[in-house]
Amino acid sequence: MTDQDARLAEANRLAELLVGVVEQAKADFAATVGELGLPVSLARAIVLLTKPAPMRDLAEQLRCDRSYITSLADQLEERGLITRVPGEDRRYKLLALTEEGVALRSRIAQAVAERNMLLHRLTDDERNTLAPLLERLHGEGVAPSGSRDSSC
Amino acid sequence: MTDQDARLAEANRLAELLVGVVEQAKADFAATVGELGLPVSLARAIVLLTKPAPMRDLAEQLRCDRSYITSLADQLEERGLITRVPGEDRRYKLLALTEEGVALRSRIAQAVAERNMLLHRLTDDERNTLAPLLERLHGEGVAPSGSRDSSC
DNA sequence: TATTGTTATACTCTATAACTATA
DNA sequence: TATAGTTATAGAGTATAACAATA
Repeated sequence: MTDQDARLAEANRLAELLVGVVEQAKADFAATVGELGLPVSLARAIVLLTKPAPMRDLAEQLRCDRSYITSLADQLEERGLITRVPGEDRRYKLLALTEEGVALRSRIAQAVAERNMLLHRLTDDERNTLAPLLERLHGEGVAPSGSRDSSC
Repeated sequence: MTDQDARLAEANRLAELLVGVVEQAKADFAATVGELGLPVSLARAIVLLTKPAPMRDLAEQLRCDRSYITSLADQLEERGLITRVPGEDRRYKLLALTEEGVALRSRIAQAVAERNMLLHRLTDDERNTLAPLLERLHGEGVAPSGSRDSSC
């Protein structure tokens, strides 16, 4: 095995580790909100609703179609967690957490933070080491072949 | 904001970064194999088939139901990428890559390795720093409340 | 005409349950 | 009886297209 092969193999191993870590984190989130009676889809929407927001914005943040937000909003409304309030521009409807929704939102935030694996498995120093590495990784997507960007 | 609050907030930020990085990596993989005409589900199966394997093993590695493997195998067979060969125990069927399947597998492996973001965005030293951190993160799942494990 | 949200519908991915064959 | 794979079916999650209300 050449040095370059070894580099490739190690990079692939790290990629798999990375994916494994995130899958675990997602499973943790699902379990946490599941205990609060919520599917992940609704929990994610609630977490984003720090203040009343047009459905369009939510669609952007969740990177999904507006029609799907309608369905999420219906479910959240049925559960009494949000209400639709008219915006200034009357085409908009804002999704606003009800009192119950706000309470649930803080319970989610607390439970998620308490179980954050980054907090439990790494020291402060290790997190400080990890942060810049993740920031470097989190750039624009790798250019697909034939893309406009020839850098790197 | 207390020190503890700041710690929580930073851990949450890192968790989001981590998820973002992996989403990018997955999108890269999907784009790469998409150019080779494969959906992610089939590509993952091909990558795992380094040698003929019982469908049961594949189900375990992909963490999905055996019935789903049947459907993946059907699709791979239709494309001429695998054949089902009988195992010694005649209950088993081994999935074996065809010549074409082997060729495609190495094209996938090469394309994925070439575009691995870990290779492009981090130096050798940075990867060496990252590895042990990921290994520490990649342990057993965080214990759900009420679980048998009271450590931490 | 362009934008927001809604409705009806359809698609993808994956699981469950019942079944066949082999052990 | 237990295990491997198959079949038929169903569900979750999400998108597309056509539409109504508003700008």
